[in-house]
Amino acid sequence: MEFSPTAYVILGMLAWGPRSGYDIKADVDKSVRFFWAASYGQIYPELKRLSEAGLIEGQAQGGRRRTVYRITDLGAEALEAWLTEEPQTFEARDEALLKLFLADAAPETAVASLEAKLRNQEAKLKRLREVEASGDATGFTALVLRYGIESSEWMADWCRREAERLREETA
Amino acid sequence: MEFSPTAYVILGMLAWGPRSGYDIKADVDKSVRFFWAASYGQIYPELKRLSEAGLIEGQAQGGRRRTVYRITDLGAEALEAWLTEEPQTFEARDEALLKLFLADAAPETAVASLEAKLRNQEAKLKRLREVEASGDATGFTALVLRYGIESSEWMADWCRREAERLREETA
DNA sequence: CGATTCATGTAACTTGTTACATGATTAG
DNA sequence: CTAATCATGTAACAAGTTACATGAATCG
Repeated sequence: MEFSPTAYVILGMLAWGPRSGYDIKADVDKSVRFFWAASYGQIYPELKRLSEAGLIEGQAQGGRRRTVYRITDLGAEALEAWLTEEPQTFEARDEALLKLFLADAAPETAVASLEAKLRNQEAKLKRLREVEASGDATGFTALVLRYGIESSEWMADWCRREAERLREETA
Repeated sequence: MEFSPTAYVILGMLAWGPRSGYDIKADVDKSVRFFWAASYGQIYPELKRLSEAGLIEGQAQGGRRRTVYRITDLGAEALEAWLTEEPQTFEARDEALLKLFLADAAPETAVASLEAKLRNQEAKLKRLREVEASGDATGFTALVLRYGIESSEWMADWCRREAERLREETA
């Protein structure tokens, strides 16, 4: 059985400890989502598939109706096997950069695209710094968090620098 | 009529001068593809839609059978209007980073994920430097090319630095 | 008691990739 | 002559988002 990287996001988070689909979505949104987003529309069907394949086990809870999943031995093996495989996907969709790239058709729009990208980087930085301050990230998650913060700082600086330069050139 | 950013990639390239679908695909692959990829399966249908909406015009050529498109006045207007709109999409899918993030389940795989990301950045850098050496990029395309080169250098350095650190820690 | 959050799930849709089919022209 | 490149197109599939439906529990 083949699973998508998104399935391994779920599996990897269940390796940290038992969680519901709802919990996983929340974890995704405050960590991995900047380089691997996932919606409910993916998470719930994927939980079912992983469960059918025996990589995870669900247990219905009392009180508030919810299903808490935990990783099985088979699942832990599958996760480790996947971690040793060569990563394939490296993709980006950056509409601000695209607009800047095509800005020769309307040069006066270039600064605004740079500023939009800057705002985006700053918003991302803000969220990442909150996660850092929370102290939740340890081990490799903390390493990747540092990557997110430092790379965003670099990108924000670049946007600021070039926006400044363009504004001066035009003035 | 609503068009996707991919349609504007096509429109933007036709603003540089007339081209065939095949030409556009080649241009995409050596420029915009690192932050907005497009396949034939998108380009040809999109050319048809743009043509039906009157934003571009196709002209069949003699000799080798091909259709060369050029942007219309309506198309140029649509492109400029789009350039002034706030960019929406900022997404990334980085499987190497994902594996690093989940590496607490198999710490010995972390260095390999970092090295895979490093190889990927270096390959990207190589291609971007070739484009830079070709001198094809001018104006805003050159600015975005510099962004690609400098950000990739930063990321490659980060991977090298952290891979080194991990190797030392383990040793 | 009303708003918010917790919680699960699906259907319709959009986007994009891959693989294939087809065939002409050109370079060696 | 034959391999590569030019060139167009589509069908099947994969992946992912959005919007909606539903309802229980908790907080103020």
